[in-house]
Amino acid sequence: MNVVEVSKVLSNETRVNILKWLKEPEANFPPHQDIDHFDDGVCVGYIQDKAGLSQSTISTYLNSMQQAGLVIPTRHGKWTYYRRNEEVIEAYYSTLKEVL
Amino acid sequence: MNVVEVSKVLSNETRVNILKWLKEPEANFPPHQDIDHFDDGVCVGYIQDKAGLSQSTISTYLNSMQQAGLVIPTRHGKWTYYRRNEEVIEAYYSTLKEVL
DNA sequence: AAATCATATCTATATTTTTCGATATGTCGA
DNA sequence: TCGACATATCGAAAAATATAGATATGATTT
Repeated sequence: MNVVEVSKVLSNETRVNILKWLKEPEANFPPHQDIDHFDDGVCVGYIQDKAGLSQSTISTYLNSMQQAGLVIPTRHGKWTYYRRNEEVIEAYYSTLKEVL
Repeated sequence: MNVVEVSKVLSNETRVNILKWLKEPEANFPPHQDIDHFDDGVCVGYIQDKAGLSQSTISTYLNSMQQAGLVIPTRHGKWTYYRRNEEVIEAYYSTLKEVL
């Protein structure tokens, strides 16, 4: 976990929102069509609709968040689901506590 | 305290280091000439020497950190001392805990 | 009052980030 | 296998950030 890289992700309102939304998928997104749970997170299309930005922008965001380790993608057929990576988020906290 | 603004500060290695150094001024900086304590923090020149960047860059950094509320400046004669603003740093933690 | 010192601000350039439309890739259904 | 669909990647333009040198400001000293 790299503090600067994670901080870059967090220095954008939409990306912070995505992490927030993914904390409670049931409350923030409609149910998926292929599966009846959010165990693997939420598909890109739903996140895009909620954020109101272009498909390519959201995909780029999710990619940078994945690079930073903050989210984990899972393919289900033609959809990619993204969920939070709680371990890395926790690691960010504890490192900040040390460093800051 | 604005999460995005603070995160922008933290998305730069040198600025993170400055916050780290200011946590233990005695360990990271030589004593000041005019006062024998670090109660108001550390003067810009010392921070600049330690960071190895230009005076204007460090001044700009410190200004952005102050805008974000992370540090507090105090004038002592011709020197400006900067110290951490622990309240805002704590607020950042707790907001992150909620949000993330 | 002038010279000096510490810091802040201004101006400019290089780099990075943001964001999109277009296109490519991979998957499913007909 | 072809077309439709979801997502990823590419290429580009605009905006923001990084960084420095030059200059301004404010304080101290002589």
